[in-house]
Amino acid sequence: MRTSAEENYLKAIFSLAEQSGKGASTTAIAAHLRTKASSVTDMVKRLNEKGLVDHRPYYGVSLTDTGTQVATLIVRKHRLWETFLVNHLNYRWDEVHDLAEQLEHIDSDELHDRLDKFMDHPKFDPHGDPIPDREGRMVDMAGAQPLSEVAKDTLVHIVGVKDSSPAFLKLLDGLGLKLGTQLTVNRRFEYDNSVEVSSRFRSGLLLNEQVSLNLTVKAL
Amino acid sequence: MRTSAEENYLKAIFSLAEQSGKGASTTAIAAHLRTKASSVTDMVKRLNEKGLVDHRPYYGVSLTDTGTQVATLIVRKHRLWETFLVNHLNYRWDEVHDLAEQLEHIDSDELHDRLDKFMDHPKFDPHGDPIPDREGRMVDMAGAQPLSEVAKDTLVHIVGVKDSSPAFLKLLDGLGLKLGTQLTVNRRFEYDNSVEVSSRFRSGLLLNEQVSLNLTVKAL
DNA sequence: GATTATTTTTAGACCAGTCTAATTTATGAT
DNA sequence: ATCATAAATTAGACTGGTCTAAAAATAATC
Repeated sequence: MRTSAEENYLKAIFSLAEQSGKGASTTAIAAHLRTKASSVTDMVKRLNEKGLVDHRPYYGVSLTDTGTQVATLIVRKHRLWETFLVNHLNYRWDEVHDLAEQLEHIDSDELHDRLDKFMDHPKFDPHGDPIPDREGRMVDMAGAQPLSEVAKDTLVHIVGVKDSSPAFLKLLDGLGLKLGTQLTVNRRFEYDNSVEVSSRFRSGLLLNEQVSLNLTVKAL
Repeated sequence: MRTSAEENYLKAIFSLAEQSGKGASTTAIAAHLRTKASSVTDMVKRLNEKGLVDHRPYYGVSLTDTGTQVATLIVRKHRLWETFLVNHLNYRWDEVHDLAEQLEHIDSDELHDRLDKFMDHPKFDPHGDPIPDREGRMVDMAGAQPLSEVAKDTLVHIVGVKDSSPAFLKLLDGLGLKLGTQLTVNRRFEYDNSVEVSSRFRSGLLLNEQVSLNLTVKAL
């Protein structure tokens, strides 16, 4: 018997750990969930009693093996729903996150397996994130890197976004950038770490560091 | 801001009122929701404060206009999801109820409008129940009646089930009866109110009163 | 009309989850 | 090593939802 609140904490800890490689601090979790540190302390205690997380105070919270398994399946559900919403209900990629946050808590492995099958086992969601299979396996993203790290004159294509906030996604839409778009880095400016790229449709597009850090690309 | 619990109470009151034509009693609501009368008293008070129900103690609880509107939209969501699960994810009609009970609480009119459109605005769910549109309108079931009331030698077809419990639906499956099946009432036995019917595939099928009361049919 | 049975409500407790405010604990700087 | 700062925890209160047990109100029966 797991509650939505618990699942949201597991997911937060999972994604914070993924980003930092370390355990998630109480404050980081609180910030991520827009809640208060005291609430986090409480919940972490409960999750620990259920064997889902380990906690070393002042060091961090990390998921146990079962915790990781649970979190991965929630991520799977989230990404399956995002894919369904975009591919079948014609939502835009910047509209689906909040809805998927609701749908991911639907308690039925069977349903999500069927949804997966219905969509022909998609490997990536609309933001380029890999969709775990029912055993938690997903394709590894080896070779993917932020655009900010790409050397001059390298041809790459966009495979994902690190930030999938509506604001960022709308910005990309406005620049004509989407998954699959091919880019070449023309110039890199040390001054502010901005890069100038060219696509098939547009050349001399200047992207600031915030954008290039959040665009995941792969060499071609 | 409505909770799932509130929505479940509204739905219960809605369906009890639909069946009985009267207000729903505290005990009836409690039985329907497998909860205790004291909990119902509590919740009814809250729903009343929100303007969703009227309550005359020892007489019954009824939905206000806004309460009816809210309940109808929940029913809409429930039936849309049931239809989706059966028509697109290949669930059987006896498997979808509990899942739809979860999905109906997803808070997004937009999503359900899109789902409705995706399925080409279905008028009935897999159990033959009419699906309300976004304004709460649904096709009226005039002409539909329980099989138990059909006169001898009348040709009818099955348009719905009053009881949509898995057990009943599986029984129908076992008898080869489904929505659309054409039946003729051959004989009616006063002894136990059972009826003998014939379909295209099977003749002399004896149905007891419990079954015939729960099978909704329409003359052809 | 009085008594019994049933229905409904109240009172008080509990759990999950959240908050604020106060306190404790560790870290980093001097 | 001390002290300020930041991080984490505790204490206590609140909300929504539930329960049991007891009391109150109504309905049914004689």
